[in-house]
Amino acid sequence: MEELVRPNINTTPVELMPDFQFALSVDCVIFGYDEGVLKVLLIESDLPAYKGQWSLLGDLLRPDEDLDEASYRVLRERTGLTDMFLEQVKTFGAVNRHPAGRVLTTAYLALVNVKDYQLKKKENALQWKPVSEIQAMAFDHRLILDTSLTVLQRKIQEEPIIFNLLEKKFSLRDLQHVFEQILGVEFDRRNFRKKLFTTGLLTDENEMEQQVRHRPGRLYSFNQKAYEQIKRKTFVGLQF
Amino acid sequence: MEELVRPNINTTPVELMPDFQFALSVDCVIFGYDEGVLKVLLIESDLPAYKGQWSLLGDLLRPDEDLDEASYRVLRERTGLTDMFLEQVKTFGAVNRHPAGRVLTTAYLALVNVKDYQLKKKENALQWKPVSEIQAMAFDHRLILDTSLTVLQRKIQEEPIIFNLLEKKFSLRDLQHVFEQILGVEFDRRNFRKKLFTTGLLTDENEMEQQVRHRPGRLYSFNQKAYEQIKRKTFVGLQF
DNA sequence: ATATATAATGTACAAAGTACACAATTCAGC
DNA sequence: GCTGAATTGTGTACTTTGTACATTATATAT
Repeated sequence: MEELVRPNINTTPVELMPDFQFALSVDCVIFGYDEGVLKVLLIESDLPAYKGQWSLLGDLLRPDEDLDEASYRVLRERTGLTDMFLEQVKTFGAVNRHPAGRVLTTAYLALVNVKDYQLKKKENALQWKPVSEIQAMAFDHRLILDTSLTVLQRKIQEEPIIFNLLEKKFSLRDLQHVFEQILGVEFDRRNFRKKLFTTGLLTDENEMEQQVRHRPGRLYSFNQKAYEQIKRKTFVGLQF
Repeated sequence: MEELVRPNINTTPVELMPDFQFALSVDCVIFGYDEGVLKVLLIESDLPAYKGQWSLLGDLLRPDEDLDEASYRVLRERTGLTDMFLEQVKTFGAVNRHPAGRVLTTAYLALVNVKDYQLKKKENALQWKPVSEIQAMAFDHRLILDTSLTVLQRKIQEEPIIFNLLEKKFSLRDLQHVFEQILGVEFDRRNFRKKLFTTGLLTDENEMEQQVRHRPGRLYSFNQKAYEQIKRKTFVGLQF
């Protein structure tokens, strides 16, 4: 227990370690839902160690920006989008995770509407890859992706963030299908409708789907205001 | 969109920025439950900027250790405990969060049994402070504490981690009271018992409380094996 | 012996989740 | 304009879970 007298970074002045050079980056796990499939936006790596492998979109943290800002900047620079769901997932800090030296990275989870993105100019090296088809990735990015996917699975059950993946107006079939894609389960269509309607979070847009080769469904939108009301009554219950 | 051609940290070699010196620390939010009150282990700051204010226990990340290891080391050095619930919460990276310069910190949430801790040698500057009585804190530690408490509130409803705050054998009254302290709600005692029994996670130890000035209650322990069985059947449901 | 504090238990009702079938609408192809 | 294919839209019976609530029993302190 002799270590109990060690100085604490929070109680004594920080001694910087000039010989200990490390870097901090952000990496964005950008999910999109496209043609019935959950995809993630990846870039092909040019680093010799990972030539041809897929990696997440990231960049080094800059001296004058908040960590959250850095992730927002990467999103904006890469997709042209400026208003998306973006939330920190976790920081990955294994000693040997990057070949260039000690580089820690903070992963961010982003949900975007692929249709919005497709209107922008594309880079060839960027691709929307179906999550289910991704094999090996560069660095520890497979671990980061898996972790982020697990977080996504949890969060879509707790908060209505899934609407960020859809267009403003969507059919109940689309909504159910995104849930099923991400969670890997199937819901009964009738019970799903009942459940969603009773949440009171859907606004009936009084419009129908276009250009489908079957009876068109009604279109709905997410009612943000209704959610603001509901979420104040914090739900408490044990569910393990 | 000219920025689309910027090099990516994951696709081109990292250019270290020698003039950009920053530090990374870990800070531990160590929760304990003592005499019916939720407490957190804090240390008084000696830094001029925060003289006399309370701060979390932290330290700088070392060159040769994983980020998770650093948090574990802080816990061990400060409490003498080596086997506790410890999980990363979030990284805080606002530009001006630390007066010594650019210091980012990764917060970890720890749950310990205060009784175990009390057997160890104490430092005077360390104190278990009731969470409800904490006012201002040094740095952005109040934000970190609040964030960690919110995460704790969510997690105890989703996973049976609350047992880490109790002794191996506990009464249902203690268990209910910890829940109520952390969540800030009250449960009906009979319904609480029913709910907990039906989870199948409690082992009846066939012992009674000692030295209470009322009818003693039975003691139970957390059945880890039963939980391993249950948790494979991943629960899926929408609850927003 | 009595007061105090809390343990232990069960039932009726309400709410939410689950399983399940049939008629209606649109388009495509003939 | 008829038919088939695909999918929408709806309702009910049953099961499970959650909630509200009162009485007797057992230990300690005095």
